[in-house]
Amino acid sequence: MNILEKIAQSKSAFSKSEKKVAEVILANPQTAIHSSIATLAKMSDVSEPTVNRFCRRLDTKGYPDFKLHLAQSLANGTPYVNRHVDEGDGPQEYTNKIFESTMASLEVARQSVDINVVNRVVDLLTQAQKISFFGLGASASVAHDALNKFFRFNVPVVYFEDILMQRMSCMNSSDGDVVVLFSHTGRTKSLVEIAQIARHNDATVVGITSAGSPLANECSYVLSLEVPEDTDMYMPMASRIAQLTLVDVLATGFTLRRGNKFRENLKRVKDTLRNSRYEKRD
Amino acid sequence: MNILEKIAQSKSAFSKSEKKVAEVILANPQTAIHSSIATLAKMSDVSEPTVNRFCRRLDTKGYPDFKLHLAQSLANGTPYVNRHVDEGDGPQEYTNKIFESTMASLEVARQSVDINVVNRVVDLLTQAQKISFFGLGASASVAHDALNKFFRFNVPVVYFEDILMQRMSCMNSSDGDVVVLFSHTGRTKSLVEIAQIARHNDATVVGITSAGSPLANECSYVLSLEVPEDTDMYMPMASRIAQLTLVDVLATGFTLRRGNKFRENLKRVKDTLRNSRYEKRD
DNA sequence: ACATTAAATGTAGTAAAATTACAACTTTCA
DNA sequence: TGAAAGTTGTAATTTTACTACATTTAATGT
Repeated sequence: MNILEKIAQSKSAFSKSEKKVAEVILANPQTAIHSSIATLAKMSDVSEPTVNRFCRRLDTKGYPDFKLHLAQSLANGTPYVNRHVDEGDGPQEYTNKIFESTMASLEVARQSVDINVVNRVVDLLTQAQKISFFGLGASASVAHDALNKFFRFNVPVVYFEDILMQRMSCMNSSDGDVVVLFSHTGRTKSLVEIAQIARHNDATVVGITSAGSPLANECSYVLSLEVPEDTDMYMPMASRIAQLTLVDVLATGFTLRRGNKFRENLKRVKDTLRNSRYEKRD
Repeated sequence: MNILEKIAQSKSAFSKSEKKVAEVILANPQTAIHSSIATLAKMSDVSEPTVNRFCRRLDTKGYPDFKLHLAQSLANGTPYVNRHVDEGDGPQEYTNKIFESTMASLEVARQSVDINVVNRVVDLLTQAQKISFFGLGASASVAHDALNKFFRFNVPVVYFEDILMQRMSCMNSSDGDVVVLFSHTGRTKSLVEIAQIARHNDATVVGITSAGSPLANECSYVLSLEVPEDTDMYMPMASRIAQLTLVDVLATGFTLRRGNKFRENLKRVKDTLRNSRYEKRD
C-alpha cells in the first residue's frame, strides 16, 4: 500500500512528536527521501530516535527502509490517494490534488476491471449490427465520446441525448444490436427502464456501471468500475474519467480485433480531417 | 529515466568489475534494494568502492541515492513509460497499457499546467455573465461535460454541438461573456473562426489547446496542456482525458472561490436528483 | 619483449548515518 | 498525589558508506 496514504491514515496512532514528523514528510516528501535521519529530525524538530520509531510504526525496518518505501510511493505518479481538496487550498494545491486523485482513481479502476468481460464485450461490439451508447447527466458526455470513437470505425452507431429518443431507439432494436449504457451509480430510473426495453427487444445490453446496482441487474454484461467516491464536490469526476478510459480500452480492443488493415482505414479517416485544419509547419 | 534500462544501455561504458555489479543488479534488483553496499559487493565479488564507483557512473550521488533510484524504477512493476499497445496484445495487456499510459499522460499534463493561468481563468469564470463551452469532434464531448459541470453552479452556461449555433452564439456575445474553446491540436479552422468572432464581440476567449497553435493565438487566455501524442491509434485518447481533468480543476476552483455556502447549494442540486433514482439500501 | 604510463581495483582508515540502551520527562488514572 | 505506562531525548554503539592511497592490471610506445 502507498505509504503516504498510510501515514495520512494512521495519523491518530501517532504520538505528538511522531505527528510532527508525519507533517513534515507529507508536506514535502520529495525532500524527505533525500534527507538523512538527522536532517529530517531537525526539520521536524524532534530527535533522531523519534524519527526511527516513526518509521517502525509504519511497519518498516528502519529509516533507510522507510525511505525506500517512500521513494516507491513517489515514483509511480500515483502519489496520494484521497487527497481531498479543502477550503484553504490555492490553485497550485487544488490543481495537483485533482490530477493526483484522478490518477489514483484510474489505478484503482484498472485493478477492478474484469478482463474476461472486457474481452467478451469487445467480441460483441465487433459483431454488432448496430451499437448504441446512452447515458444521462454526467454520463451523457461519456456516451457522446463513445459515439465519436466508434463512429470512426465505420460501424452503425447511435447516440441520443434525449431520453425519449433513447427509448424509441431501444424499442426498435433487435437481435444483434448492442446497447451500451453508462451510469456511475446505476440507479437512474430512466436508464434502468431503457435497459429493460432493449432486452425485451432481444438486444444485448452492456452496462458500464457499479456492480450490484439496479442497472447492473438488468444488463446482459456488466463492466463494473470500482472508483473511489467523489464525495467532496458533489460532482462526478473520477468516475467519468474511468468510464472514458474504459471506452478507450474497448475501442482499442475493437481495432486490434479488426486487424492491421482496419487500422490503416482509421488513418484515412484521420487524414480526411486534414482539410478542415490549418497545416502544421515545423 | 528508468535506471534499470540505463544500466542495461550503458553496459559498454562499464569496466569489467562494474559489469559484474550490473549483472547482479539486473538479475535480482529486488534483492539489491534491500542490501547494503557490503553485501552487494560480496554478491558481485568486487570491492565496496567499485560498487560505489558503479553508482556514480550512473549519475547518482552514491550508493544510497542509487538505491532510491532503483526502488523507484521497481515501483509498480515497470511503470508507464512508452507502453504502447501492439498487434499481439491480449485483453489483459492492452487494458493495462491503456490505463497506464493514460495515467502517465495525466502526470505529464499536470506538470505542464500554468497555475497562474488557471487562477486567472477561474477568476474570469466566477465573474462571467455567461459561459460558453465549444469543441468539435472529440473535444465536443469535453465541452458537453463542462456544460454538465457548470450547469450545476446555477450560472448561465451555453453549449452547442452545431457549428452554426456556435457561431451565432458567439456573434451575440458581449463584454463579460467568457467563451471556452477545447481543441487538442488547435488547428481546426472553424473553431479558430469562432474564437475570432467571439473576440470581435468583446467576449473573453479561453483556449484549452496546445501552445502556439493557430487557435492559441486567437485566445485571450490559453491553458495549454502538454500531452504525449496518441500516435498509435489515430484517435484522441489521453488528450481528451487531460482536458476533462482540467475542467474538473476549473470547476473545483470555481466552487472554492464561491465559498462554503455555495457548496451547500451544490448538495441541494444533487439531492434534487434523488427522485429520479432508485434508493440505495445498505 | 620490456619499460612506462594510464586505468582499474582493492585495502585500510575515516566520516557519516542509523540504531540501541537507557535516563528524564509527561501523561494518565487510581 | 503518586505509581505506572507511555513518550521523548542523550549518549554510546554499531553499521554503513566514503575517501585516500597502494597495488594490480592493461595499454602503448620504444
